[in-house]
Amino acid sequence: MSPETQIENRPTKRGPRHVARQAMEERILDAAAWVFSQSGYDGATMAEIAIKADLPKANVHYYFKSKAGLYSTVLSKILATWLDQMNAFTADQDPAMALKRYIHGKIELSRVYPIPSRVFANELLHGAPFIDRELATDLRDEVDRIAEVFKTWKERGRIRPVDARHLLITLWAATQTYADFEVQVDTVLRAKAGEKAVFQAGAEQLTEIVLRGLGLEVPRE
Amino acid sequence: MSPETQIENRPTKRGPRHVARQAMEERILDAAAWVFSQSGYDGATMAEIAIKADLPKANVHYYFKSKAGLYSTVLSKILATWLDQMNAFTADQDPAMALKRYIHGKIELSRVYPIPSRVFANELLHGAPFIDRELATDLRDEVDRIAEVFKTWKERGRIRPVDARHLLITLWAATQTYADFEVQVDTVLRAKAGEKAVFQAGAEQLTEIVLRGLGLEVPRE
DNA sequence: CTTCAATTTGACCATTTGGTCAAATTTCGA
DNA sequence: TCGAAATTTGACCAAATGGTCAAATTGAAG
Repeated sequence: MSPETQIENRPTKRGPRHVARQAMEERILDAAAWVFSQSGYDGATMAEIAIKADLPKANVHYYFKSKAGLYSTVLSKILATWLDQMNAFTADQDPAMALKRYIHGKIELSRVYPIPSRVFANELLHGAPFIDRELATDLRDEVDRIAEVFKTWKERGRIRPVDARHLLITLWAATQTYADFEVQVDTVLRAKAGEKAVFQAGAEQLTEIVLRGLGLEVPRE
Repeated sequence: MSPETQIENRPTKRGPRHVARQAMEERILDAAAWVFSQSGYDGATMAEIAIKADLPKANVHYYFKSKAGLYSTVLSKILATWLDQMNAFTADQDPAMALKRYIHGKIELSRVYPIPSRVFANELLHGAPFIDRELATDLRDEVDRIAEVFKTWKERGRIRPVDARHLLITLWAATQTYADFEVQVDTVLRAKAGEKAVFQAGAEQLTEIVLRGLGLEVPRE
C-alpha cells in the first residue's frame, strides 16, 4: 500500500470533487442569504438565487434539493456563529469586562454579517417555523449557562442582582438592531449606517449605559 | 330646507353606507395585519386574508384595490400610533419620569398591538420599500424634536450628556423585541410571552438599567 | 485512452397567486 | 314603491414559482 493511497483513504473527504462541491455550496449559500434577506422566505425565488449565484436554476437544485433546505442551512450557520461568541462569556472573568466584550463583539458580528442576521430576524419574526428545534435546545442551553454565570457573580457580590434573561433579551435586541433595522438607524441618525463609526458609537454608548445601569465601572481599555 | 337635510349635508360623511364601509375596512385590515404578520408581505395571500375576514376574495378587492394598498395602510396606522406616543415626550418634564413613562408606554404598545408591530418590523427588515417616505419625514421630524429635548435637558444640567439618537435606537429595539421576537423571548425566559407579567418585568428592568445608566434616580411612583 | 459517476442545463409542468369582470343582489333616498 | 348606486360573489386568467427530468458534458481513476 503506497503512502499516497494511505493519505487518500482518510475518512475526511479531500478529493478535488469534494472541494469543488463545498466551494459551490458556499457560493449558493451566499447568494441565497442575500436573496432571503431582501425578500424573506416566501418572497425569495429560486430563480433569483440562481441568478445571484450565476448558475442555472436546475443546478442550484442539484446542490440543494429544496428552498427550505437552503434556508435552514443559512439559519443554522448564523446561529452557530452567535452561540460561539456567547461561549466566551464565563464566570471567571470580571463582569464589566465580560459584558463590555460581549456587547462590542455582538455589534461587530452585526457589522460583519448583517445579511444572515436579517434572515434570522425574519425567521424569528414569523415564529421560527424552521429553526424552532435548535432554539429550544442549543440556544436555551447557552442561555441557561449564562444565567448561571450571573448567579455566580451575584453570590460573589461582584454584581448587583439582575434578571439575566431579560438582560440578554435587551442586549440582543439592542445589538441586532444595527444590522436588522438599518433603514431605521439611517433615518434616526441621519447618516449612512453600515459605516464602522456608527457601530462603534452604538457599542460604546450601549456599553456605558448597561454597565452603569448595573452599577459597574466602565473598564478603560 | 329641513333640519334633517342640513344635518345630512355636513361634509363629514355619516350615512349608514359610510359607516358600514368603515366597519368593513377595519375588519379587512385586522385580518390582513394578522396574515401579514404571520407570513410577511410576499408570503401573505389575498385568499388567506379573505378567509380570515370571512369574505369572498373578490369582496376584499372591492374595498382594497391591491395587496400593496392593504399592506401600506396597516403600516401607516401603527406608525401613527407610535409617533403619537412619542409626542408625549417633552422638555418640561422631569427626565427620569419622561423616560420611565416612555419605556413603559412603548412596551405596553408592544403588548397591545403585537401584530401590526410585527408587520412593521418585517417592513423595516426588508429596507422599508413601502413606507420609506413616511420614515424620512414624520419619523425623522419626531426624532429631531426629541433630540432637541435631550439637548435642552443637558443645557439645564438635568441629564448627563448622551447621544439621544443612539439612545432612541436602543429603546426601540429593546421595547419592540417583546412583540416582534416573541419566540425568542419565550425561549430565553422559558415562559409564555404575551403574558402581562413578562412585559411588566421587562419594562421595569429596562427602565432601571437605562435610568441608572444615565445617572438618574428611578422615580418611585 | 476508457469508463463511469458526478455535474450541468434547457425544457417542461402542476400549482398558486394577484387581480378582473360581469352578473346578481342589496340598500338607501326620494 | 321604485330606481339608481353600492355591494357581493363565483368564475376566470395570465404570470410566476418550486421542482423534475432526461439528455449532454466533464473529469478523475485505472
